[in-house]
Amino acid sequence: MASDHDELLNSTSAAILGFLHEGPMTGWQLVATVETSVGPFWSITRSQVYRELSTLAERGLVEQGSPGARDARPYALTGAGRTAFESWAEQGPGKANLRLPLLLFTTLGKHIGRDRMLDILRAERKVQAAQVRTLSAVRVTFESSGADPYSIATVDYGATMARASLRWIDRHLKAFAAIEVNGDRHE
Amino acid sequence: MASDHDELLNSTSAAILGFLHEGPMTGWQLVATVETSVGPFWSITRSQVYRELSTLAERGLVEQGSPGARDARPYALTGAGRTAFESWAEQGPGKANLRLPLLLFTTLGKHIGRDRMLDILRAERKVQAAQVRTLSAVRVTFESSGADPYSIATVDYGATMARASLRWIDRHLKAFAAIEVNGDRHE
DNA sequence: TCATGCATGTAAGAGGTTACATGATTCG
DNA sequence: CGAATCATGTAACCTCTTACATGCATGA
Repeated sequence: MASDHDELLNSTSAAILGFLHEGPMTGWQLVATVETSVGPFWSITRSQVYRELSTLAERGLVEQGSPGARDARPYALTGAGRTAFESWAEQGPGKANLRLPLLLFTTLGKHIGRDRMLDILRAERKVQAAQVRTLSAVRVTFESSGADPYSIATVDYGATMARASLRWIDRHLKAFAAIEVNGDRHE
Repeated sequence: MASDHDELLNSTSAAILGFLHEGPMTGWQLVATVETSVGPFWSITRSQVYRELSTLAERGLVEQGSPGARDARPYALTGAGRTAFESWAEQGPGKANLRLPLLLFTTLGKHIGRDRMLDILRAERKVQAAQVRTLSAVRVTFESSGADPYSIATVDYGATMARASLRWIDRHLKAFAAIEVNGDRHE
């Protein structure tokens, strides 16, 4: 017999339940926590969080604790919430979902023009170089402060990808620079 | 005076206009083209494409050519469409948008359990290793067949990121394996 | 002739973003 | 006292996915 409680969690709800394992949090804190921990690889917005928290509460997966200062409504994970999270996690991480306009531009490079593409790659190079600097520093701090290996891994993922991006950019900056300009722009 | 035609393109419409630079295509062909060229980094669905093609046609940015076999309705880029694409491209690629459940899992590793995380990483390792093999082969083919450097760059992006993922996985498989199991599961 | 691939579309709903609207608390 | 930060929520809208529904053409 299927009840409300059997329905599968969507990934945003699941993420919320996951983070509530750290202790009771307000919607605001959840957003901040997600942003600082998985930041670029997983995001949730305020609207979403408040919406999901209400429905999670209705389903008994979280419960509101005693209100704090400034209208704060901290939510705590319930036993049912823990179970729901576990069965969600049991199914493994789903498919990745990326939307990289830079790659769309790259693929369409012929119609965007070589010089414009070079500018775009150079701009992206700066962004990625800054990422590498920032994240490498954070990783060192995490490592020397004996942080959770999972947090270290997350930060390291960002740094690793940013470094890989740099290599890719440098390789193709050269490749693109070598293209004869005879594209279909100004034709 | 703002008219319909001044409204900014959404990125899906812009992508469609971009790909139509290759020549007139049906909605079906657009989906197939996007899938095989930028595949994992940018995706569009059939429903979206047909919807956007209608509105693009209304706005005069594409126009329907003479119908072909099997009810095929090929759309061609118009001059206005070309201009619209150009001004969209002028603004540069926007922010990347990623949703990587693997990283969500990683961040929440403490609450998922070490052994489960090891399994997950090992599974992901296989996926990424397969990617590296496939994409490296494609890149070689592209390179030796004198393909568009932009297409080569796109494929190479996938291969580069997959290789970086492998390195990341191997590093953290070791790190996680070294964790003492005393997490908050079964507590 | 039958399976596969090409082709178009709609409907409903889930998920996500942006803007609006409000207010308390803390720190300098 | 004023700015920044913490805090909650709604409304409108856009985007995206999934399922449904249909049918022609090609090649084995």
